[in-house]
Amino acid sequence: MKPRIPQGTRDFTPQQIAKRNYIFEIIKEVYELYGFRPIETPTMELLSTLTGKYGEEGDKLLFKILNNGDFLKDVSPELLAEKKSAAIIPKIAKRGLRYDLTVPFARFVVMNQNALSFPFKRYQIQPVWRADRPQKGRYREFYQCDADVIGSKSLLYEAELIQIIDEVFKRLNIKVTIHINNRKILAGIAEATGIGAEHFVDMTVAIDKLDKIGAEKVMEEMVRRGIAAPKAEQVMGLLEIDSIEQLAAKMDDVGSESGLNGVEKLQTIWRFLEHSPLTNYLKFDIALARGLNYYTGTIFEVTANDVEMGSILGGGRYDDLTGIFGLKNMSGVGISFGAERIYDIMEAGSLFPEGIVHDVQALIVTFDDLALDYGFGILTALRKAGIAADIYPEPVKMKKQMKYANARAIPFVIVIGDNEMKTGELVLKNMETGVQQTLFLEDLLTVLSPSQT
RNA sequence: GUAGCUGUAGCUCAGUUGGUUAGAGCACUGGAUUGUGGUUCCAGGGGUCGGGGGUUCAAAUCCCCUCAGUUACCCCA
Repeated sequence: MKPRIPQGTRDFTPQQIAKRNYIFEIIKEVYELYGFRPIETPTMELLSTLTGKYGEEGDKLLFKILNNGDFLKDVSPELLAEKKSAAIIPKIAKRGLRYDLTVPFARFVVMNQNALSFPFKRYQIQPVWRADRPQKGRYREFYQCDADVIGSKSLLYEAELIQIIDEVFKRLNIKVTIHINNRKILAGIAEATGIGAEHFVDMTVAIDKLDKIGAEKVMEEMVRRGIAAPKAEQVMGLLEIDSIEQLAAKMDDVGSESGLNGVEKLQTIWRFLEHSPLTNYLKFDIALARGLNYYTGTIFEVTANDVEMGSILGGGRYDDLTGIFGLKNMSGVGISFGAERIYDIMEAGSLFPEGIVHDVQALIVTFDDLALDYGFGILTALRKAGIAADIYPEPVKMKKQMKYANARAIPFVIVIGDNEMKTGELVLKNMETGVQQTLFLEDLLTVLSPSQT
């Protein structure tokens, strides 16, 4: 049979894992520096935990897990005959794969509330699954790197998260722009232009596309979604505002309470950051809307400056995420790094540093069976001394053994044959320079010991 | 769900208006070279041309169906 993997999934080679771990390690280090602690949640959740949390579209993108055993026993013949899949699903699947890390986190907080102290800061780096149609930079299985604080309304945490974003991209050597807005400002725009609550989502969905499709198309989309043309035009006018001061004046003019509230919140964040300069550019972006999910306050997004690649981080504040699980008044704010896209950017810009792919320090190559026995003893000595090493398992042609060392990018080869066994002096070859030296085992251990290199 | 593009050796891909036995590079195996790789040279193995049907004297090539991958839309990391 032809080997295949499911659509939208990928294998990872050791080299790719090394690079991916490099990104994860930097994110983890910075998260921990800022007091976030790791948690993990199960790969599968009860379907009832997941459904209805991501909108109608989201439900379709959930991977469901077929029940074990006689999964059809609770399905009535009538239901089967009607072929109504949506009605049958809950009867044959009670579990599903996690779709993101935020909803499982909300469930986690509610279930473990007695064991946690609030504000609770957690980070979580795990894969999620979506039954979306894959395309460039989008997969059915991918990692999210989330950090959230739950149980505080303080805007200090927004400031902290911005510092985290800045620090991570500084360490990764990627130049980015951090876009920030507040949904209350968008509500203010709706208020100012008389767009009612029923069209608020239509407005945000449309203006979120401003940088992608341009002003004209955004205007068209709003009208297509049922917003009166003059109102849509007014919205477009407001979107040209690019300073907070200007916006404050405008919101004051129209007397929009929520607009002013949003402005105030942004100003507070800026005040926190006043004396802590950022490396990257923090940009107020009035057109940033981030779709229509659970965000209610601050919203973030990050784009790379030098590469065309969509957003590489998203985040924001949600006032009531745990409410659906029975825990009220828990405001939270969080971010999520898009690890795969960051990987692609770093690959495209050759931003991964040298030497992050770790293999063994030395490979022992041998000329005959006697040397192989002898070499296995040397190998054990190397490993006891803490030196990562391997031996070629058969005394085949030198060329083949050398090629193997090359292919694995092993820096040193230890050659063992009759001469070496007679004298006890081993040949150590530097595979980069080609230089060889003969050394007794003790000296060899010193030269190769990790503290020396 | 809708549309475009692509399926040829293990991998990346050539293959002319349909025409004899379908090719290259890389990888692999053996040899030149009985103690030395990353840079040589020679030879070799490997193919249901995604699958099925049709047109034709003749199909990798043209037509239909189907499967898979991929890109875009919707949505999203």
